[in-house]
Amino acid sequence: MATYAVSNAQKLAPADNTFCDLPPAVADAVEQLALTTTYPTGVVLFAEGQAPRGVFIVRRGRVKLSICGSDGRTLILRLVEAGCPLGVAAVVSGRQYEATAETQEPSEISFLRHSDLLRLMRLHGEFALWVTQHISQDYASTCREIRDLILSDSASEKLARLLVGWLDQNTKSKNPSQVKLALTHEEIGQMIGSSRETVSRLFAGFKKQRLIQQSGSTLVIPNRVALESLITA
Amino acid sequence: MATYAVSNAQKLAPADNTFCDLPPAVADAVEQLALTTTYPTGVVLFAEGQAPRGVFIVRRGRVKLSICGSDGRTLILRLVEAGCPLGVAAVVSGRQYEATAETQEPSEISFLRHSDLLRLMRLHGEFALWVTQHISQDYASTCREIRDLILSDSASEKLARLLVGWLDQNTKSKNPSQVKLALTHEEIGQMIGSSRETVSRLFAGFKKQRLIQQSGSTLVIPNRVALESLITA
DNA sequence: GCAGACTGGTGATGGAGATCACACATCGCT
DNA sequence: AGCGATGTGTGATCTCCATCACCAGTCTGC
Repeated sequence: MATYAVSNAQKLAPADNTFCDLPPAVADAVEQLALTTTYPTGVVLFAEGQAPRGVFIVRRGRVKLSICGSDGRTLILRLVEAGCPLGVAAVVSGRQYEATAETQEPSEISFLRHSDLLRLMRLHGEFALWVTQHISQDYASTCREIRDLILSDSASEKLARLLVGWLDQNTKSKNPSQVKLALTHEEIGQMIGSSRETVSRLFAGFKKQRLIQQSGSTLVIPNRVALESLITA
Repeated sequence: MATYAVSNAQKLAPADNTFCDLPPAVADAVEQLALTTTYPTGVVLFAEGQAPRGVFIVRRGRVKLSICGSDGRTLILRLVEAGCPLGVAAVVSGRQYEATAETQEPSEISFLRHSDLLRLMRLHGEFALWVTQHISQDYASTCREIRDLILSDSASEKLARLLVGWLDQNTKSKNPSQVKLALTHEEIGQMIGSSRETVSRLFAGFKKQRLIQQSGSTLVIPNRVALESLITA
């Protein structure tokens, strides 16, 4: 998409605040061992089923986490923002990566080797706790995902849930009732477990009902409550 | 405060091997702070949405972990066996319990307070790692759950997956091709996200196809491969 | 400019499963 | 026995969505 300029012109180094809640000594130890790289869009950091090499920590950008079924269909678990580690569960439990991670925009990502992660965790309880907190959040968000996906089951309800969720992430932004749409209909379908066509039709329907307006890639939700009323309809 | 209640009728004390992979000193520290109780069937240890009081560790018995949708429908996430901690993610991340835990048979369960858990984790890296490993497994199993549920979507495929999964848990038993059926059709429906009637019909169909036989509450799968062929059909 | 890839709109059709509505087993209970 | 509660089998119907098919923009590089 339209974010090339970022990589050159960024003044902010979010690296600073990724580990900010850790004691400085621990954060330093982690930084020492982490290998930070900048990736373009569309790079697969790891794929579902691979043996875990280590964890990836998103410092800047956005990563798409997805799983794919035997029939080839894809389900997007979530989009991971800066500050979050990826692949921790696989490394810690020693199993294969449970999902596929792919950069969705140019991103800066730190890598921490399998053995280094475990060593750091054993050494620094605080770091272990930090790691565990992130897995816990992943677990919680995955549970929510399951609930929303299985227990809905009208596609419009799922889409409404997704949109409301996006609004919630935007509460701190200047305009909390609009969302920049960075996904294709196909991808949205993969997030709510339905087909591209259904998403198109749903959007059309929502527009007809004045639940959403679209101008370019910006989605405006004039009436959040109306959208929420579709949930548990 | 170890597990006295055991001495009543049970010969086996699984308490011994729950923490067996921890250094003895750490295991002792945990046992000191854990409060172990025996519950009858049907007790709700914690409910989805409650503020976390602490973690529960299953020492003996079986616990049903479920989430419920706004419309009242229920999805059973998994059945938790002895040796596994429950509610860790909620405690560690400080959010509400992400699911409801209910004893499915008389069970012996240890409780570890919120603050004690965090203290132990900070104190003993090994224990933190143990905890993290369990959450990781939960996360992985939840991911599998999602994949199986969303990306199938014929109900027969989901049921076949469930049955094969049960067989896998039984490989060490004396008769690896049969399963004791401890769930009602309704509950099975809640595990695969479909209605009770559908489960009934599927079972009938499977029997007709000689994929399963049922005698009382025992399910015999004479031909596992045939069942597996339904997956990715 | 044009070809080709990707995206988005929309109609027609079919099928899987939810739902409703029963009947029939078991149980445990007083 | 007789009674509820609970679990199970099965038919009829109906709804939602996947799928197929096709067209129309839009952006890419050449």
